Amino acid sequence: MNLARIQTPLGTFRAYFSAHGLARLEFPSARAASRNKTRRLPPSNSKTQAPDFQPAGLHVWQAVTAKALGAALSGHAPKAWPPLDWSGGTDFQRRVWVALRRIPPGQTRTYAQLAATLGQPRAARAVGGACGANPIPVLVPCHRVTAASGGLGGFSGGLAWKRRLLAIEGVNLRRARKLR
DNA sequence: ACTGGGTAAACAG
DNA sequence: CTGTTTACCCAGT
Repeated sequence: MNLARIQTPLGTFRAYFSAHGLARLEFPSARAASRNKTRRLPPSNSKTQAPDFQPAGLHVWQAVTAKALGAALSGHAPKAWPPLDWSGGTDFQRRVWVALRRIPPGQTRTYAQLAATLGQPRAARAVGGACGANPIPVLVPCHRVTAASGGLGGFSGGLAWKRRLLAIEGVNLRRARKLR
């Protein structure tokens, strides 16, 4: 895995690139959190990691990722994306992550709505699990998925980040709940 | 506001 | 294969 630090107004994110693209994005201070708590977020196939690879477009990927992250943190949809390496996910998880990317900034969906768009209206709970396993938060906007009850649901990076990201996009949680 | 039953998927053993 | 654990949902109190 190839690490890049991305400075933003909200802190330094860490982006990990495999030979196939962006594989993981960590919030600032996710390091300390992952040391203390037994956060088993990454699909970390520490065994299958290639020793020394240097993807041809790595620097371009890093620049594109930094720009995309900057846009996302300003509440805009990125104009360009790096390739995403989702090889660690199951088929179901990848379907959920694809669906996540079709939710525009400023909008939210419930876990049940997302499940319905996948043609599995009863899989709300499983969708929650897949969101929690999303290795690329912010860019793959799992923060736009909330509980149907009006609650926030959960967030792998901590609920404070979820609230923050939604606030940046202008989502008023109280109003979003009412409109439902 | 709270509860219980239903549910899909991942995971440990 | 069975049992356990979820970032859930909904119809009942």
